[in-house]
Amino acid sequence: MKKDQVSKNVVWRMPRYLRKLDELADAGVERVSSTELGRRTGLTPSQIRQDLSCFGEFGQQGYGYNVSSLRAALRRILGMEQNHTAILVGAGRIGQTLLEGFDFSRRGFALLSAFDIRPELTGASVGGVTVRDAAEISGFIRENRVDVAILAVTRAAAQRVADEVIAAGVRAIWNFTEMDIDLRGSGVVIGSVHFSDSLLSLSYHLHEREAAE
Amino acid sequence: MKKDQVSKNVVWRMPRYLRKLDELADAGVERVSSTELGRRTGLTPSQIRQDLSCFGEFGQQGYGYNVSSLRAALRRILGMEQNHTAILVGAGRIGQTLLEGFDFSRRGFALLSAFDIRPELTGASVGGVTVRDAAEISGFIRENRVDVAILAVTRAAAQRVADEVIAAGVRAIWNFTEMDIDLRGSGVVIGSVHFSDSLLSLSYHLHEREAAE
DNA sequence: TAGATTGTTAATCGATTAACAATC
DNA sequence: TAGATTGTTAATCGATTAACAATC
Repeated sequence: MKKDQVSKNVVWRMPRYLRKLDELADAGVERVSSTELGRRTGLTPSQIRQDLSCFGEFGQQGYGYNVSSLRAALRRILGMEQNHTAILVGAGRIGQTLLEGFDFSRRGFALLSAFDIRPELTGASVGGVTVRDAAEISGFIRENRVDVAILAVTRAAAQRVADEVIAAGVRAIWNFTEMDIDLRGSGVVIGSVHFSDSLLSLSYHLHEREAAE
Repeated sequence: MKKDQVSKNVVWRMPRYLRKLDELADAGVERVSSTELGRRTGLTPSQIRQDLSCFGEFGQQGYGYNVSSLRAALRRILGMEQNHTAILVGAGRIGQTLLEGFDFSRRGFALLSAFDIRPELTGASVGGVTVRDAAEISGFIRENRVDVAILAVTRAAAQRVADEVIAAGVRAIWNFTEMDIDLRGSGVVIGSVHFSDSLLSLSYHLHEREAAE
């Protein structure tokens, strides 16, 4: 039975399910049971069935799940068929890595433009995307539908830039700065990639293991 | 009362607490209460006190927490004073971004060396770190104490390289590939940074919001 | 001392797991 | 049909929140 409100944990697991289904599809596998998917993800079959049931009924008793149709369903659920749009703010090291190395279209996103305050970067094309002057950010957002602003600026500029793109009307922020962004109650969606937090969690577990020895 | 086993959620919040304390210390603030820290992190004061109590007693009734001593305690808890060591495997775009842009020493890590299979990259120095031939990985790990192997190779190479560094004796893997690494029951610690999973979660919430309108 | 705030215990809430009827 | 496996309900487990005695 479809759920109205799906928990954060469930949402976090959905991209992982999709990755596994992509792998299965690549390997030419046609059907998969929750038990087999559980084996591959390290989760219990129960949890997988429970998770999927938040969004609808995708399986068949005695058969399991059809790989390609579940895959299609997950892509739909994750909004990958929505032709979302994004701009990148901050064309520094991380920004350029995203422009050149991250396949936005494979995730259903069109990266419309990049912006930077450094004059020497503006006008260039990086990974097929034009870098514009940061002064044009608000105007660009107002003139184009921009769903996501990718924040790859310095810590010092993070909140100011966030305020600007929120005011101009973006619907979400993908945050690569090490700052916690205050959304000012705007209702904008945020997702963060914190390298440092990830390494420090790892460091904790490493230290814990050492202490146990 | 110190806990033996600390939950994943608690561990994930610790780096955030530390970031806030760094900010407070930079701003010259001397003391902070769980209420104030809660306001700044969006968590309940109860949760913060509960989280910290997993590791010991750091506050004082009627006063709160001393910023610099709690900060020092968190750094210790997170293993930042352990002089951990790391190597980078895969000196491509993400790898180079880490070498040039990520301050490992600020997180208590020494980055000893980088490795790549591409001959044109070996011998170079990127961000002050020498890139060696991938054939030398196992030897290097055996001759030096290497706590963490940073995996920044292609999806296709990910599991093979992981197997190699595990066999050679690293204690942890920091995974930047979009693959789930099978640790083969080795007891190695793993932490992952999945750009794609993060964007897809964001995409879900964006789509959900659109559907609600 | 009075006020503030901790650390901890108890209560609540939510998420995971187990069980099983339904059914392909 | 018999076997397999789902979707869902109930039971368990764990995490968050609330309450409060202890105490600075």
